Amino acid sequence: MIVIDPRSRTPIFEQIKEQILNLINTGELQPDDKLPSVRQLASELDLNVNTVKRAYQELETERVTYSLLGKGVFVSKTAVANKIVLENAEKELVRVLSSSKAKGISPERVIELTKLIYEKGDLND
Amino acid sequence: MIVIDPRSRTPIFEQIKEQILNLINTGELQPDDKLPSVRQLASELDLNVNTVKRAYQELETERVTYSLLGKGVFVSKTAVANKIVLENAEKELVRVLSSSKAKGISPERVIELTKLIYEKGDLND
DNA sequence: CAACTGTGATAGCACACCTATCACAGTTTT
DNA sequence: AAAACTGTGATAGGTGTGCTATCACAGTTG
Repeated sequence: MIVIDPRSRTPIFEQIKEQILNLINTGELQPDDKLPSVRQLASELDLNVNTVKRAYQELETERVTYSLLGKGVFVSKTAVANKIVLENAEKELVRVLSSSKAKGISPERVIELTKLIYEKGDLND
Repeated sequence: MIVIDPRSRTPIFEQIKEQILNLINTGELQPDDKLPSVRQLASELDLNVNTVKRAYQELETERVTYSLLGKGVFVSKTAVANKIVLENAEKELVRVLSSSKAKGISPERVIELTKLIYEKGDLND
Protein backbone atom coordinates (compact mmCIF):
# COMPACT_ATOMS: atom_id res chain seq x y z
CA MET A 1 0.00 0.00 0.00
CA ILE A 2 1.30 3.35 -1.05
CA VAL A 3 0.37 6.48 0.82
CA ILE A 4 0.98 10.01 -0.37
CA ASP A 5 1.40 13.04 1.83
CA PRO A 6 0.43 15.99 -0.33
CA ARG A 7 1.70 18.47 2.27
CA SER A 8 5.18 17.04 2.28
CA ARG A 9 7.97 19.03 0.70
CA THR A 10 9.25 15.96 -1.05
CA PRO A 11 7.58 15.68 -4.44
CA ILE A 12 4.87 13.09 -4.94
CA PHE A 13 6.79 11.21 -7.61
CA GLU A 14 9.69 10.82 -5.18
CA GLN A 15 7.39 9.57 -2.47
CA ILE A 16 6.15 6.93 -4.86
CA LYS A 17 9.70 5.96 -5.78
CA GLU A 18 10.76 5.63 -2.18
CA GLN A 19 7.79 3.53 -1.22
CA ILE A 20 8.19 1.21 -4.18
CA LEU A 21 11.85 0.80 -3.29
CA ASN A 22 10.83 -0.03 0.25
CA LEU A 23 8.26 -2.55 -0.91
CA ILE A 24 10.93 -4.25 -2.96
CA ASN A 25 13.44 -4.08 -0.19
CA THR A 26 11.11 -5.63 2.35
CA GLY A 27 10.23 -8.41 -0.06
CA GLU A 28 6.60 -7.41 -0.47
CA LEU A 29 7.47 -6.95 -4.11
CA GLN A 30 9.48 -9.81 -5.55
CA PRO A 31 11.59 -9.87 -8.70
CA ASP A 32 9.42 -10.05 -11.81
CA ASP A 33 6.38 -9.04 -9.79
CA LYS A 34 4.13 -6.66 -11.63
CA LEU A 35 3.68 -3.18 -10.29
CA PRO A 36 0.26 -1.59 -10.35
CA SER A 37 -0.36 -0.04 -13.72
CA VAL A 38 0.29 3.65 -14.06
CA ARG A 39 -3.39 4.33 -14.62
CA GLN A 40 -4.52 2.16 -11.77
CA LEU A 41 -2.08 3.63 -9.27
CA ALA A 42 -2.89 7.11 -10.47
CA SER A 43 -6.54 6.36 -9.95
CA GLU A 44 -6.00 4.87 -6.49
CA LEU A 45 -3.89 7.76 -5.30
CA ASP A 46 -6.05 10.30 -7.10
CA LEU A 47 -3.12 11.53 -9.12
CA ASN A 48 -2.42 12.24 -12.72
CA VAL A 49 -0.97 9.48 -14.85
CA ASN A 50 2.04 11.59 -15.66
CA THR A 51 3.07 11.79 -12.03
CA VAL A 52 3.06 8.03 -11.61
CA LYS A 53 4.72 7.63 -14.97
CA ARG A 54 7.57 9.84 -13.89
CA ALA A 55 8.13 7.79 -10.75
CA TYR A 56 8.09 4.57 -12.75
CA GLN A 57 10.37 5.92 -15.42
CA GLU A 58 12.98 7.04 -12.94
CA LEU A 59 12.86 3.65 -11.28
CA GLU A 60 13.45 2.09 -14.66
CA THR A 61 16.34 4.43 -15.36
CA GLU A 62 17.87 3.25 -12.09
CA ARG A 63 17.41 -0.36 -13.22
CA VAL A 64 15.04 -1.08 -10.37
CA THR A 65 12.25 -2.03 -12.74
CA TYR A 66 11.75 -2.86 -16.38
CA SER A 67 8.71 -2.18 -18.51
CA LEU A 68 7.13 -4.08 -21.36
CA LEU A 69 4.94 -2.15 -23.73
CA GLY A 70 1.36 -3.25 -23.34
CA LYS A 71 2.16 -5.62 -20.49
CA GLY A 72 3.23 -3.57 -17.53
CA VAL A 73 6.10 -2.60 -15.26
CA PHE A 74 7.97 -5.27 -13.34
CA VAL A 75 10.58 -5.54 -10.64
CA SER A 76 14.04 -6.21 -11.99
CA LYS A 77 15.50 -9.65 -11.36
CA THR A 78 18.76 -8.22 -10.15
CA ALA A 79 18.46 -6.92 -6.64
CA VAL A 80 19.34 -3.40 -7.63
CA ALA A 81 16.61 -1.95 -5.46
CA ASN A 82 18.22 -3.23 -2.34
CA LYS A 83 21.51 -1.68 -3.25
CA ILE A 84 19.96 1.63 -4.10
CA VAL A 85 17.96 1.73 -0.90
CA LEU A 86 20.99 0.89 1.17
CA GLU A 87 23.21 3.33 -0.66
CA ASN A 88 20.71 6.14 -0.35
CA ALA A 89 20.05 5.35 3.27
CA GLU A 90 23.73 5.26 4.15
CA LYS A 91 24.35 8.44 2.24
CA GLU A 92 21.65 10.23 4.19
CA LEU A 93 22.85 8.72 7.42
CA VAL A 94 26.38 9.97 6.91
CA ARG A 95 25.06 13.38 6.02
CA VAL A 96 22.96 13.59 9.16
CA LEU A 97 25.69 12.21 11.38
CA SER A 98 28.10 14.85 10.14
CA SER A 99 25.47 17.46 10.71
CA SER A 100 24.81 16.09 14.18
CA LYS A 101 28.47 16.37 15.01
CA ALA A 102 28.61 19.91 13.72
CA LYS A 103 25.60 20.87 15.74
CA GLY A 104 26.92 19.61 19.00
CA ILE A 105 25.32 16.23 19.53
CA SER A 106 27.75 13.94 21.34
CA PRO A 107 28.74 10.61 19.84
CA GLU A 108 27.52 8.95 23.03
CA ARG A 109 24.11 10.43 22.48
CA VAL A 110 24.09 9.17 18.91
CA ILE A 111 24.93 5.65 20.01
CA GLU A 112 22.38 5.87 22.80
CA LEU A 113 19.68 6.85 20.34
CA THR A 114 20.81 4.16 17.95
CA LYS A 115 20.49 1.42 20.54
CA LEU A 116 17.18 2.81 21.69
CA ILE A 117 15.72 2.77 18.24
CA TYR A 118 17.17 -0.55 17.19
CA GLU A 119 16.43 -2.45 20.40
CA LYS A 120 13.07 -1.06 21.15
CA GLY A 121 10.43 -0.84 18.50
CA ASP A 122 9.33 2.35 16.94
CA LEU A 123 9.68 5.81 18.34
CA ASN A 124 6.31 6.34 19.95
CA ASP A 125 6.90 9.51 21.92
CA MET B 1 31.64 33.29 7.06
CA ILE B 2 28.50 32.26 5.29
CA VAL B 3 28.61 30.28 2.08
CA ILE B 4 25.68 29.69 -0.22
CA ASP B 5 25.28 26.76 -2.55
CA PRO B 6 22.94 27.92 -5.32
CA ARG B 7 22.61 24.40 -6.68
CA SER B 8 21.31 23.00 -3.43
CA ARG B 9 17.66 22.04 -3.20
CA THR B 10 17.39 23.74 0.16
CA PRO B 11 16.35 27.35 -0.33
CA ILE B 12 18.94 30.06 0.10
CA PHE B 13 17.11 31.69 2.97
CA GLU B 14 17.16 28.39 4.83
CA GLN B 15 20.85 27.95 4.18
CA ILE B 16 21.40 31.35 5.75
CA LYS B 17 19.26 30.42 8.74
CA GLU B 18 21.11 27.17 9.31
CA GLN B 19 24.53 28.77 9.09
CA ILE B 20 23.61 31.58 11.44
CA LEU B 21 22.28 29.03 13.89
CA ASN B 22 25.52 27.12 13.61
CA LEU B 23 27.58 30.26 14.17
CA ILE B 24 25.61 30.93 17.31
CA ASN B 25 25.81 27.35 18.42
CA THR B 26 29.56 27.19 18.02
CA GLY B 27 29.98 30.44 19.91
CA GLU B 28 31.32 32.41 16.98
CA LEU B 29 28.29 34.58 17.45
CA GLN B 30 27.70 35.54 21.07
CA PRO B 31 24.51 36.85 22.68
CA ASP B 32 23.92 40.48 21.78
CA ASP B 33 26.41 40.24 18.95
CA LYS B 34 25.33 42.09 15.89
CA LEU B 35 24.60 40.17 12.73
CA PRO B 36 25.71 41.58 9.40
CA SER B 37 23.13 44.01 8.13
CA VAL B 38 20.64 42.71 5.64
CA ARG B 39 22.05 44.92 2.93
CA GLN B 40 25.65 44.07 3.68
CA LEU B 41 25.06 40.33 3.76
CA ALA B 42 22.95 40.53 0.65
CA SER B 43 25.76 42.39 -1.04
CA GLU B 44 28.43 39.95 0.13
CA LEU B 45 26.48 36.91 -1.00
CA ASP B 46 25.28 38.66 -4.12
CA LEU B 47 21.67 38.20 -3.14
CA ASN B 48 18.61 40.32 -2.93
CA VAL B 49 17.85 42.05 0.33
CA ASN B 50 14.51 40.32 0.57
CA THR B 51 16.13 36.91 0.69
CA VAL B 52 18.34 37.84 3.61
CA LYS B 53 15.46 39.64 5.27
CA ARG B 54 13.37 36.52 5.12
CA ALA B 55 16.08 34.49 6.81
CA TYR B 56 16.50 37.11 9.51
CA GLN B 57 12.79 37.46 10.07
CA GLU B 58 12.27 33.76 10.53
CA LEU B 59 15.14 33.67 12.99
CA GLU B 60 13.49 36.47 14.90
CA THR B 61 10.16 34.67 14.86
CA GLU B 62 11.95 31.70 16.41
CA ARG B 63 13.36 34.01 19.10
CA VAL B 64 16.90 33.34 17.98
CA THR B 65 17.53 37.00 17.24
CA TYR B 66 15.95 40.34 17.94
CA SER B 67 16.01 43.43 15.76
CA LEU B 68 16.13 47.11 16.58
CA LEU B 69 14.86 49.47 13.94
CA GLY B 70 17.71 51.52 12.62
CA LYS B 71 20.30 49.66 14.67
CA GLY B 72 20.51 46.12 13.43
CA VAL B 73 19.79 42.48 14.19
CA PHE B 74 21.30 40.87 17.28
CA VAL B 75 21.64 37.46 18.82
CA SER B 76 19.14 36.83 21.58
CA LYS B 77 20.48 36.71 25.13
CA THR B 78 18.66 33.53 25.89
CA ALA B 79 20.39 30.60 24.30
CA VAL B 80 17.38 29.71 22.25
CA ALA B 81 19.49 29.06 19.20
CA ASN B 82 21.33 26.27 20.88
CA LYS B 83 18.13 24.61 21.96
CA ILE B 84 16.60 24.94 18.54
CA VAL B 85 19.64 23.59 16.79
CA LEU B 86 19.95 20.66 19.14
CA GLU B 87 16.27 19.88 19.09
CA ASN B 88 16.05 20.00 15.32
CA ALA B 89 19.24 18.03 14.91
CA GLU B 90 18.15 15.31 17.30
CA LYS B 91 14.74 15.15 15.71
CA GLU B 92 16.28 14.63 12.30
CA LEU B 93 18.75 12.16 13.67
CA VAL B 94 16.02 10.03 15.18
CA ARG B 95 14.07 10.17 11.98
CA VAL B 96 17.02 9.04 9.91
CA LEU B 97 18.04 6.36 12.39
CA SER B 98 14.55 4.89 12.26
CA SER B 99 14.67 5.02 8.51
CA SER B 100 18.10 3.39 8.52
CA LYS B 101 16.76 0.57 10.63
CA ALA B 102 13.77 0.14 8.34
CA LYS B 103 15.98 0.03 5.29
CA GLY B 104 18.25 -2.63 6.60
CA ILE B 105 21.31 -0.83 7.91
CA SER B 106 22.69 -2.73 10.87
CA PRO B 107 23.16 -0.97 14.22
CA GLU B 108 26.80 -1.99 14.12
CA ARG B 109 27.19 -0.15 10.83
CA VAL B 110 25.56 2.92 12.32
CA ILE B 111 27.93 2.92 15.27
CA GLU B 112 30.85 2.28 12.96
CA LEU B 113 29.93 5.28 10.85
CA THR B 114 29.36 7.36 13.95
CA LYS B 115 32.80 6.63 15.30
CA LEU B 116 34.34 7.20 11.91
CA ILE B 117 32.76 10.59 11.52
CA TYR B 118 33.30 11.74 15.07
CA GLU B 119 36.86 10.50 15.46
CA LYS B 120 38.14 11.39 12.08
CA GLY B 121 37.50 14.77 10.60
CA ASP B 122 35.13 15.42 7.78
CA LEU B 123 33.92 12.94 5.24
CA ASN B 124 36.36 13.52 2.44
CA ASP B 125 35.52 10.70 0.09
C1' DC C 1 22.16 66.31 6.55
C1' DA C 2 24.13 62.03 4.84
C1' DA C 3 24.62 57.32 5.42
C1' DC C 4 23.58 53.74 7.68
C1' DT C 5 20.12 50.44 10.04
C1' DG C 6 15.29 47.46 9.63
C1' DT C 7 10.62 47.10 7.52
C1' DG C 8 6.80 46.91 4.24
C1' DA C 9 4.62 46.45 -0.15
C1' DT C 10 4.32 45.46 -4.81
C1' DA C 11 5.48 43.43 -9.14
C1' DG C 12 7.61 40.14 -12.11
C1' DC C 13 10.44 36.24 -13.44
C1' DA C 14 11.88 31.39 -13.31
C1' DC C 15 11.53 26.94 -12.07
C1' DA C 16 9.54 22.64 -10.45
C1' DC C 17 5.65 20.00 -9.74
C1' DC C 18 1.40 18.60 -11.10
C1' DT C 19 -2.63 18.31 -13.98
C1' DA C 20 -5.38 17.78 -18.27
C1' DT C 21 -5.76 15.94 -22.66
C1' DC C 22 -5.08 13.66 -26.99
C1' DA C 23 -2.69 10.32 -29.46
C1' DC C 24 -0.18 6.12 -30.55
C1' DA C 25 1.69 1.28 -29.88
C1' DG C 26 1.39 -3.16 -28.06
C1' DT C 27 -1.05 -6.99 -25.20
C1' DT C 28 -4.85 -9.33 -23.20
C1' DT C 29 -9.54 -10.46 -22.84
C1' DT C 30 -13.95 -11.25 -24.57
C1' DA D 1 -12.29 -8.56 -34.54
C1' DA D 2 -13.42 -5.52 -30.90
C1' DA D 3 -12.94 -3.86 -26.39
C1' DA D 4 -10.21 -2.99 -22.57
C1' DC D 5 -6.25 -3.11 -20.80
C1' DT D 6 -0.95 -2.07 -20.73
C1' DG D 7 3.15 1.69 -21.51
C1' DT D 8 4.71 5.89 -23.99
C1' DG D 9 4.99 10.52 -26.02
C1' DA D 10 3.81 15.31 -26.65
C1' DT D 11 1.71 19.51 -25.57
C1' DA D 12 -0.44 22.91 -22.79
C1' DG D 13 -1.76 25.20 -18.61
C1' DG D 14 -2.19 25.95 -13.64
C1' DT D 15 0.07 26.75 -9.22
C1' DG D 16 3.20 27.50 -5.55
C1' DT D 17 7.70 28.87 -4.08
C1' DG D 18 11.89 31.12 -4.25
C1' DC D 19 14.25 34.97 -5.73
C1' DT D 20 14.81 39.44 -7.72
C1' DA D 21 13.85 44.41 -8.56
C1' DT D 22 12.18 48.62 -6.87
C1' DC D 23 10.24 52.24 -4.23
C1' DA D 24 9.01 53.93 0.10
C1' DC D 25 9.07 54.71 5.02
C1' DA D 26 10.96 54.72 9.89
C1' DG D 27 14.57 55.05 13.06
C1' DT D 28 19.79 55.49 14.40
C1' DT D 29 24.43 57.05 13.83
C1' DG D 30 28.15 60.10 12.58
